[in-house]
Amino acid sequence: MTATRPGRKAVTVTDIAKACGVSRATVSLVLRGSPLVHVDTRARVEAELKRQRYVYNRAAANLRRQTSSSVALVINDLSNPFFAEFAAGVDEALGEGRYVTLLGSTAESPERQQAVLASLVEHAPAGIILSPAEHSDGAALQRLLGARTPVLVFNRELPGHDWDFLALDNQRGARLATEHLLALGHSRIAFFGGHADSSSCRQRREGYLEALRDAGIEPEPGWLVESSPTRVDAAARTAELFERAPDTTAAVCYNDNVAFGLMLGLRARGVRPGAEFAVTGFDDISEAALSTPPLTTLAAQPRACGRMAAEMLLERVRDPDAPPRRVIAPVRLMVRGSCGEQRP
Amino acid sequence: MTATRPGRKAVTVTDIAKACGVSRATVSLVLRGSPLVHVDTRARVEAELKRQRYVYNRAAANLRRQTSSSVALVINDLSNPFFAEFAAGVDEALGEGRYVTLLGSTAESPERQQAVLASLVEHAPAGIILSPAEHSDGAALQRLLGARTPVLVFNRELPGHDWDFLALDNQRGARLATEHLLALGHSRIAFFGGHADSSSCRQRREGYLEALRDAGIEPEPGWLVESSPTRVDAAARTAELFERAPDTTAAVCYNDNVAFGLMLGLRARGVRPGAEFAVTGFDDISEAALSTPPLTTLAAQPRACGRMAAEMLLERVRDPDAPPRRVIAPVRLMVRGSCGEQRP
DNA sequence: CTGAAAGCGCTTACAG
DNA sequence: CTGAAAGCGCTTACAG
Repeated sequence: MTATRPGRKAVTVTDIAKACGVSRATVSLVLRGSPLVHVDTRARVEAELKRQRYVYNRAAANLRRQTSSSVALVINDLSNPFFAEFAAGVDEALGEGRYVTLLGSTAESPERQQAVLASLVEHAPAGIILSPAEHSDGAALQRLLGARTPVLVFNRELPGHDWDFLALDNQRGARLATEHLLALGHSRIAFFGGHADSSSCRQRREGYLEALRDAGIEPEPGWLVESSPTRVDAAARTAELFERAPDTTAAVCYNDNVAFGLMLGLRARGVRPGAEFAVTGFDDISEAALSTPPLTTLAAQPRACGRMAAEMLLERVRDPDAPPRRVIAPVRLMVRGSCGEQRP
Repeated sequence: MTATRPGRKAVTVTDIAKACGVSRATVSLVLRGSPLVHVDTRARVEAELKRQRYVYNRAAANLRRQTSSSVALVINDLSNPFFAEFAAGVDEALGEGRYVTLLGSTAESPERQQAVLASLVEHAPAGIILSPAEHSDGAALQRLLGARTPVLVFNRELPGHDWDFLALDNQRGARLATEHLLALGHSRIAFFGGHADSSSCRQRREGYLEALRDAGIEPEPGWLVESSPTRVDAAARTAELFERAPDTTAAVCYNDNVAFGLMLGLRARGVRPGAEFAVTGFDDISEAALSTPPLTTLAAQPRACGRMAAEMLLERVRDPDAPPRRVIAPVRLMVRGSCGEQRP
């Protein structure tokens, strides 16, 4: 342990009690707002608390009461604005519930995730909100967290757990994007980017395929191109798309980063995104509205998701035995310039 | 308090001691890795710890040892990628030091900031890293935090405190940007955006003025235009710039968001940013490299700043009586297309 | 309405 | 090398 001494000796209930000539119990009752204590006594104690700048030691109180006033928030990628907004929403809602947020970030590493969680669990959080790293080991997490603490899983499905789960409506989102392209007259539409083994990519592909089938279009294998969910890799895979499916006129992209990468790749080949090739994204990151052309995408409202996650977790904390919940957060199609005009 | 019961009764040192037929003291010594305990005893105890899935209760240990293993991180705007990256860096470095991060976000509200800090302080963090909200009340913070806890202030100067301070080299950054524009042949250069009463804006203006003076250019009052540090307001202020200083050919912007706002404003007037009017930013947010034209700006390396902040704070925790430190983090000019070619 | 006593889960001198 | 005892700062029955 590298822990260290906090500031000079803190004022405790004992100090206050002594100064007021009452017992520590009475001070405690004042602190907790009990109606039992006489108004005069209360006033005296409160004045003394203020005078001595007493700071409540919540850790001690939690120990004695066998309670917790913290929630752990473990985020796979805090540098992604989507998750940063999510974290802001979680913290906001937890704060309103008088809980404090214990932050952990894993940088998409399952090993770090185990280490971070092992450390956070020692601080006895009332619950854990987990946005899992890619390729998380569900069984290892189960073993580590056991039934010890309520857990809410966000965004990425974890196999075989019975924890609460909150995710975006990936399927419907991709379906909306695809239908938009179909309505504009496109018929040869690729699904570009993402790792096919991730649950969110699978679901988005599902929505895309659904829309195509409903339109009576049989998707060709060449229309499905994988990439890492980054700009750089997406740009590099543009060549693969045009080799395998040279006649596509539009792409539903796994997310906004991928869409921007594809747009870079298109330009590099002399193809103007929007005008000559239609592109949609997913997430509505802040660049989306600003880029040229602005990106048609799906708005996920990450802050609202964060608030929702916090609320779901706190409900679970209050009622540990309720059946597990699965909530799908709605997404909204933001129509912008990256899909160009109606096709002839 | 809305705190709640954690999971079913936890395994404690007493349980382990009983099961092994040793005292709680011995178990504690094993937990803390003391060399005093016999290897056989240690092995037995460790096996039992594993078997019963013992989880260390760090709050109890901290209480007894009068230590803390947490650091509070209070961020003015977590939805800004710059601060999100900063937070990720802080958390990363704190984790390596075996500390846990208590997160608080204030959404730029000084009132929320007071409330958030009041709550975090009750969890007895070893120290506080504070990226202050705009218009923070330094005296109120001083009163709240007192000399109780080590504090490191990031990014925005707070008047009259003696806390450690870490900030970007705003002055040098703006100077570099201005010198770049001068070298390209511009001589009528505005400083656009930001609130003149914020310390970072003041410092950036200072660097800008310095560069102009060194070049023998007397800045005109009309070259200094204020705005909120947002795209929307910056776009709206473009008109003001052209009214007050119609003949400027370039602008050093307060930050990237402002620069993007100005670029929008320019386009709305039919002026092509980059080609017809040169623009620089500050922060190097991820859009900067991607926009058309890509934005010349100053890279601040927020993650590295976060790590630095964590390290400075932990040093302060170790040595509370060392003199206050002021550290200025270097910035790097990223030359991109938004300044166009050399002027004739 | 107030106080004395016990206890949350841990650690640390101090004996032996 | 191990155990008995005290104590960190709080709260909570239980008497009075």
